[in-house]
Amino acid sequence: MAPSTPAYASSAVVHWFRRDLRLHDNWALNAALKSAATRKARFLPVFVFDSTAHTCVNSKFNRWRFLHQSVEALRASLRKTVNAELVVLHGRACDVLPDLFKDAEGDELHFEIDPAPVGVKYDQAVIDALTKKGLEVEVKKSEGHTMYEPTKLLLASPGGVAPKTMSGFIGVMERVGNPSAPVPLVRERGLSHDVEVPSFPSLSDMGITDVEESPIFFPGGEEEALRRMEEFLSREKGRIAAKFSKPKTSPATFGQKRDTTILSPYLAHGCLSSRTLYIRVDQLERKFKPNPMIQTRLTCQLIWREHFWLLGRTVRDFENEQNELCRDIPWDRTKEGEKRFEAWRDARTGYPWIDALRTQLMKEGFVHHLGRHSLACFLTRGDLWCSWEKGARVFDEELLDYDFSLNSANWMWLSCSAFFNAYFRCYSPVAFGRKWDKKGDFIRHYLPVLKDMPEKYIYEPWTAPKATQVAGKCIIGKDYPAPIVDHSVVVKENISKMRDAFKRAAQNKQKTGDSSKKACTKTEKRSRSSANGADTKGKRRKR
DNA sequence: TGCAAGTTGTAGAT
DNA sequence: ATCTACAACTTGCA
Repeated sequence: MAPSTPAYASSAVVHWFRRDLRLHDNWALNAALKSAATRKARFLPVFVFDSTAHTCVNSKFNRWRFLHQSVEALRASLRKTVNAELVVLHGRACDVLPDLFKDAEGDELHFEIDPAPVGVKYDQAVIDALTKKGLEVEVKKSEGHTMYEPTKLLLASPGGVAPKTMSGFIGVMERVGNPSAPVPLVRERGLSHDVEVPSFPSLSDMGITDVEESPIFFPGGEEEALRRMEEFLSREKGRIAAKFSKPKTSPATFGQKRDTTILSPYLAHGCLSSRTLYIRVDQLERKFKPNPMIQTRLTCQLIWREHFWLLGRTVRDFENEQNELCRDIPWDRTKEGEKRFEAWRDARTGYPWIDALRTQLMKEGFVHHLGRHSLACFLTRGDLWCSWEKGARVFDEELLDYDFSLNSANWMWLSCSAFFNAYFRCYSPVAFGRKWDKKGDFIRHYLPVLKDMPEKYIYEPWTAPKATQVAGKCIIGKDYPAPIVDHSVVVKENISKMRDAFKRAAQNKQKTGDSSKKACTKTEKRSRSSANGADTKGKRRKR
């Protein structure tokens, strides 16, 4: 089924496209183009559809389609711009890439690294495969998925350790300054293009099919990414971008009308360079009076991304509950818990706001950031008390913009496992949505069964009188589920469970501090004093 | 050791 | 529209 890899006679400079599906601001690609021209070697741009890659292994149809579109777009722009034909392969990268080399002198493999720990392992598997075949290929890696190399950020971090708070990380950013300016594409002439390449595999060739045709709101590709960026940055001549404040954007928008950029799928696939976007937005924030809240600015959205990626690269087991940042929380692992998780997963919790958000994700692969907050809080600490790992896995499967570190970090945040501590601040599955969308248009759009429910009951249809349910053609418990939990009850229980978990975590910290070493280290002193500090505060309050 | 701050809650009162 | 109680956490810095 997989087309055989073509073999080439002369020495080859291969640029392996991974999560850098663009020509603009692409350091790795530029290095390959330059080298090919200097050495008069054959320039081979390559992409491998590999269902075992960590970005693909759990991916459902929508992200596969986005990826496929992005690769198709890349092939077209490579033809047009550097007159090179993209070699598109299907299979495991470590199996198919070595076949591109014929052991000629001067063979090179260039790529932009995938910074996820699993991505790094994947690189190594390719390098190992080359060695195993006795191929002497010079491997040249570049950074580019994030704005900075991690070492640069760690050097500017207190104690050489990535800060755990945003304010700490903003300090690091101030020390390192703006990211490098975007680099223009190296346009080399005389690159060979008369190569036989295997045919471009379709999604169905690769066995990837959709259950039902899902709408395309965000087609993949660099051109579309740049178009979207320019469109957003030109709104009110740049004032919208400069004054952007994340918490003031609505999670209840859908269809063509959105008030966030929706550039994340393009950043995740590298159709858009994060450095390019940052520099462009920064210019506008300097030009106009920007949003005074630095943490909610548009540039800071990229700083969050950078912060979480740095943590994702430096903290072991970042994607699971066992990592050192995660508080030990006794999530529900019973059969009943699994059933509640399934109800969340299948959009039948009985809370229309939650089920509508979940449906949006399932169908379109994108949900507004605050909508993700609602979904994540409901599944974990707010209502269902299920582990964040389960939710993170669903997001991994369905989000167009799935990015290893960002997904784990945000789930840890929302579940109060790490970073965020105000566990008593819970999103209401009723009030939060209503704040943005009083009439419930969002719910009516994604859950047509509720489209005739009166405004008064749209967020809590189970409170509608029977006659209203009949008139609205939606009987609760028959046409639409009754709520699986009573939010007002479980939220109180969960806050108290979380309080206990926090107390236990603080105690454990103290205990391990006492037993681990004979001498009292700085860290122990700190943890002890903070625990004592919390106690005295509590006493003072009671007085 | 103490204190300020923490991207984005809710419900009810004014 | 703005304020307050809710119940009170952790981290970072002086």
